[in-house]
Amino acid sequence: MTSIKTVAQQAQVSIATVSRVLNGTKYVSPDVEKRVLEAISALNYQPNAPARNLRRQQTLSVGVLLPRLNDFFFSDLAYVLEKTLSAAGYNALFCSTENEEEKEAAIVNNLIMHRVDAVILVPSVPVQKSLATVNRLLERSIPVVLVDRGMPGFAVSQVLSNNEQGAYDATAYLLDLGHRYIGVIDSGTGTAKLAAEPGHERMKGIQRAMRERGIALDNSLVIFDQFENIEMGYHGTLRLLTEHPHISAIFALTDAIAVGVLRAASELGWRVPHDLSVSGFDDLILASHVIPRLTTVAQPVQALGEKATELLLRQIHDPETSPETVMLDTRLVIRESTAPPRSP
Amino acid sequence: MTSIKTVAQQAQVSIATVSRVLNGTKYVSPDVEKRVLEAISALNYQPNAPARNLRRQQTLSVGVLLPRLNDFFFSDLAYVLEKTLSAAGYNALFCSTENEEEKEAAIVNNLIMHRVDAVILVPSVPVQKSLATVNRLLERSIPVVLVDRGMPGFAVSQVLSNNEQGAYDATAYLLDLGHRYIGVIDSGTGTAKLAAEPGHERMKGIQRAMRERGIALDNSLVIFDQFENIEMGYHGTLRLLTEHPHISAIFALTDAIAVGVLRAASELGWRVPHDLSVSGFDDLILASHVIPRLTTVAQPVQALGEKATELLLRQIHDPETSPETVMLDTRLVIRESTAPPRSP
DNA sequence: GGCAAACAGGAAAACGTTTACCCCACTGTA
DNA sequence: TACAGTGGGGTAAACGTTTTCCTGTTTGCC
Repeated sequence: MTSIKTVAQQAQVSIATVSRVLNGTKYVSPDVEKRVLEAISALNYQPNAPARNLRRQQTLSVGVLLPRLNDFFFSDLAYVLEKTLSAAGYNALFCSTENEEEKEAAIVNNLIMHRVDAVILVPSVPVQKSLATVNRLLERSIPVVLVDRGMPGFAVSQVLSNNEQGAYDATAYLLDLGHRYIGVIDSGTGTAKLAAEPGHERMKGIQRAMRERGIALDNSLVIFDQFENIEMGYHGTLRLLTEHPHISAIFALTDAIAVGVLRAASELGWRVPHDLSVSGFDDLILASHVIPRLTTVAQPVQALGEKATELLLRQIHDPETSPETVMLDTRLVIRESTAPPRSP
Repeated sequence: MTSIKTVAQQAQVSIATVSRVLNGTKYVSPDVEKRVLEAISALNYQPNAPARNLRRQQTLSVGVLLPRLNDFFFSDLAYVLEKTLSAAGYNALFCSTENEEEKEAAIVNNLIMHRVDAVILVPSVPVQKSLATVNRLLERSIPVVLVDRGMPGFAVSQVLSNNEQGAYDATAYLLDLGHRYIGVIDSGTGTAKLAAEPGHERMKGIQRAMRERGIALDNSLVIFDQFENIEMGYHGTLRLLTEHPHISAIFALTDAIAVGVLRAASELGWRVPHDLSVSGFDDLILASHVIPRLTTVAQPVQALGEKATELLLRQIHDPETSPETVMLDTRLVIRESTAPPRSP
């Protein structure tokens, strides 16, 4: 493949000069520059990134670790991250961690070998699983930004949605509609929850809303399962509605889960919102297109991505910057899947 | 950052030896190997991929260009490609082309600079837009595999679903149920279609099914729009059902579109499948969870990804291999969204 | 015991850049 | 006219590997 040397010969200059016009590093006279540019396009020359990265000791690329590339929410996140990162001149290297410790570790090893300039990580749940990973990066002083799932008190930049408040809002809304028996289908994996994990924070918000209104949360109405996403909502709802027929509302901690809820309700002959109110979380595009349109808590995905990139750049440019945790507001979006309970 | 040189010093050997134990390139005696391994783990050494790639003249990474990372179908494809490629020892570099010529070209330039070993491309539509791109790669003898959207007669490997047959099956099924007025909502961008583009192939399948049964396709029942996905299905259906109330079935050329169809039908008070049959295409997980469960044509996403990787590897290992086009079978999945028309 | 062959490991070149350093030929000033 | 300063461009080192070639030691065989 044609290298900078070929270009230099063709343009009758030294390779240093070629490099200079390539990078605008130093003034070169117009005629020489012209010769070089002509040679470049004549030879169809493309610089060799590995060589450049080796010499520059930077790759202009950042690793992005998500639980799954085809998850509704995370693929949206991936999309905006790709946009914001590339706008900043960085390449995004997307990887699926599958929420598995070992896979995450392996990927991070790989990213370290590739000398990424930074890493954006959605930690695995529970977040301790990702602690070692994050430390490996930090001890090599590779900037890290956590997204969506946080590690409270840990010296690393984090950008999170205000899951507690979001869940509070949705719960308060349901309660104020008159619902007293609210089923909850959890997005977690069923393991012990920690602070700053969305599942845990959302549960906290739910509890706060109920406590404030003097209502006790019936733990038997809180469900999680081994299923994934939609399936979890589906099976969870089948269980909830048959075992607790007095339930009048279900809070699905994810829109994907809510899709499963709607389906199960329909199969059991419960009409939404007439017999059962349903709220989701995330506000995927899908949420406003299911039947009925889903009441949900909107996450600021775009802002999440922008903020993450911003913190990342700051850390890259000034390694001394102290880590920062930013929390972004959610927004309750009321649509058609919620209504007052039938028999108050 | 600690390099191979440091390891060599620490282990009291030459860097060549370190390299050898790293790559298992040549026998090294057990005690020396032990010293090296100890030094490696003591120093927490990770090889420098840019340097390695520069020297080896290969990067073990392949570019994967998809229209959008957060599209339902393409994110599924991305997911399986990541799996199959990484199983083969390759890194996947995912990029969104946005179905735009210029963006695609820019991305490919970038991938060339990074010296990817190969490229998997879902061409933009219409596929001529991607011709230059593909040629740029081929003239640098970078293996290319086209997925989902083909370029018939072009000397490049391609792996496609049998869209024509799939659409034929679904249409035949609808016709045999007794439907005569079938609306079609196209997945294309509204531009002129070409052979091997899914939109075009599916239309051909529809036409064949109707022709075989002596029925003429009413072109005014075929719709495409500027909207994206779900929105297109939604707006398209609103138009179709109000302008052509005698329609008894809609074939959405994508499951995402079908979601929009269901929503529009519901808003207009058409019950599915009682008043309107709906078929999708793709068989996303979502398809079996919307209400009613969607009749659709299953695409072999998994096989698509596996086959693409297979062809890719073959080309990488033997550059002389002649390109190959493989077409994978689809499968009609009958669920609840289709039924005989009300008044035959 | 001597010699060829095999064997383990080292020295150094090469991959394609960027950049520090150097040099030559001007220009402008005293 | 001489000389310092500057501007344009070249030389070569360095980035961290892999790999070819070479060397010195050991082995095996007669």
